[in-house]
Parts: sequence; structure tokens; C-alpha cells
Amino acid sequence: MTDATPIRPFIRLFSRYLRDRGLPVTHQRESIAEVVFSSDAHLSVEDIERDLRGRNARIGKATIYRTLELLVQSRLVEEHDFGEGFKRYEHRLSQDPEHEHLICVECGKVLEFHSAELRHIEERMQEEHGFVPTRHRLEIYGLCRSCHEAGVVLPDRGLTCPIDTL
Amino acid sequence: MTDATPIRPFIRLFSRYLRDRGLPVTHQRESIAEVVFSSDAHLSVEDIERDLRGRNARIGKATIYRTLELLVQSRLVEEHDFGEGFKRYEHRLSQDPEHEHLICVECGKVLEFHSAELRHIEERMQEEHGFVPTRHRLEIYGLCRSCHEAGVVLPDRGLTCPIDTL
DNA sequence: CTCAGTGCAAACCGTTTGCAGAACG
DNA sequence: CGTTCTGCAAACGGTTTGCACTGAG
Repeated sequence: MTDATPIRPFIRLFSRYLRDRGLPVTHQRESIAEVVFSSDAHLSVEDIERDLRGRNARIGKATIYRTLELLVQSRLVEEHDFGEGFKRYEHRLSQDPEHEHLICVECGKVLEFHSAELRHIEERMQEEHGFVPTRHRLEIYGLCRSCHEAGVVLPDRGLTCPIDTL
Repeated sequence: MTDATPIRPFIRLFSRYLRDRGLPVTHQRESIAEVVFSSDAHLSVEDIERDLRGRNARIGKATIYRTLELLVQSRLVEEHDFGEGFKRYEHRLSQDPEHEHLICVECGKVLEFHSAELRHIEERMQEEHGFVPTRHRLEIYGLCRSCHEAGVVLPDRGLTCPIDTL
């Protein structure tokens, strides 16, 4: 998100979500929403915690988790698990609400892309398997341009040729 | 895998992988491989542990984890994380080695499907972003036919209309 | 004033690790 | 026989929970 993008309206959106459900709008919740909406990155809870400390907001980790749960429920924020052993959070405002991820296994950088093909795949699943899709996750792991150009090569530790020994 | 499929060759394949690296081929490793290759399901460590007990093999959980690591390294077995808080394991023999997953969020059933489109998407990423793909993960979550026909509906707890209040 | 939220610390739970004793090669 | 493995139990680390206190409505 650029600095020009005002995040205040997004926080108000979250406040509305809370009020609609009769939940208190606390300073902590607003601060956490502010941090999440201020970044276009895929934030870990640790990232959020650090950012809050930088803003002189002393908020317990438990509150961060509890507030993220609310943000995810409100659909304003999406939860990701890139297999790092912890979750990451990304807001869904002012960007393509449906996008997929390219994840560099070397440097951890995350790029986003859009895929029209997925809609067709989902339709096919409904036709062929009677499966009603509600959400999906497409992640492509590999080397980003800079890591690849830096000559990084990934080790292959698998069997040389599985088939010919059956 | 049908009962007709002999799993012995698969276990031998794993033994070869171990021998090639100078690693001991122990009874425990063979038993664990036997369990994993005997099932076409997506097994949790708990599933494997239970199955081993059923075969009167008393094997510690740590050994199961350590052996699964070897099986994954050998590329004979694939590790999955469907966001349940634990991992699942699936062997890659006698089936489409590259396939994606349909996961029913109601009953947990997992269906597999193949998508030719993914190759094209990966090629596009290389052309457009210079990203070199090594592996991917495509999971579609939703309701399987039987759950959908049973009338299961998923709750929508998000904001009614995010945009119009900005 | 009342009910939910917050902070802290302890609990959780799948997974990993350290170490003494057992097994493979 | 030396090296690696196994089993047990303790450690780990991200996340969740219980509870006394604080604060929003």
C-alpha cells in the first residue's frame, strides 16, 4: 500500500464489523488493525508485535492472536500458512482480492499473481466431482529472479530413477 | 492402492535409497514404509502409529517422524499440510505423481484431481516474473458431493458489504 | 455498572532433540 | 566393533486458554 492510501477508512470498516456484533472497539484492536492495514506485506505475528512496539503500543501476544481472529472472520484479512511453522496475515483491501502466491524458497520473498484459469478448474471440479468450492490456495515455490540469477541451485536428494527398479 | 498391488517392490526401493547413502535398513524403517505404502490415504502420524500398533510393531513416535523425513527426502512420499495443525503423508507410487487436492471442509474427505493448466501457469510465471518454479501446491476447499447433498451450508461471518462503507 | 477485553503466565500439542542402550553393516 | 538408530522423555515454539484486573458502552 502506498503512503497515499488512507488506511483510516479500513479501520473504520473493522470498527463497524465489531459494533455490528456488539463487540467493544478497543484501542488495542484499533492499533493492531492499523498495523495490518498499513502494510502490504505478509506479516507474521512477530512482525506485528515488533511494529506495535515501534509505535509505543504495549500489547500482549494473546490479544494480537485474538484480534487477528476477528480480522480474519470479518474477511478484511486473510490468513496464510506458507509452511514456515507459523502463520502470516495479509489484508484484502485496495488490491486484487483474489490472488495467488509465488514463494522464493531461498530468500522467502513473496510475489503475487492472478490466475483466471483457476475459476475454470473450480467449475470443472463441480461438474466432474459434484464438489462445491468455497476457497482455494495456489502456491508456487521456486527461485525468484534475483536468487536464480545469483546462481542459487536447489539440491535434489531423491532417488535417481524410481521406476526402473520396481 | 488395491490389494492386488504388491507393495514389496516399493519397500525395496526405499531400502535401496537407504543403502545408497550408507544408512542402515532397520525393521522399524521397513515397518513404517510398509504402512505408508499400503495405504492410498493421506495419513497423519497418529494414523501411522495406530496402524503400526495393529501390526504389533511397537515403534516410538520419534522414529516415525525421523523415518518419514527420509521417505520424503527420497521423494517416495509427499508431505501435506491441509491446515489441520498437523501434517499428512501420502506415497507417490502407482498413481498420478502430480496431482492436486479437493478437501471437504465438512467431513475432511480428500479427493485428487489433475490439472494440466498448472503447467501453463508455471511457464507464465517464468516468462513474466523470471520465477523458476520447483514445486507447487493447489488445494481447493469446499463441500464434497455427499456433504453438499446432505444440505450442509457454510456460515458466512464476514462483512456484508465492505466496499460501500469506505 | 456490567459484560467483554486485556495481559500475564501456564497449558497445549504436534514436532524435534538429547542421551543411554540396541542394532545394523 | 564402530557408527547409526531407537525409545524414552524432556525440550521446543507457535498458538490457545484461564483468570484476575481493566476498560468500553
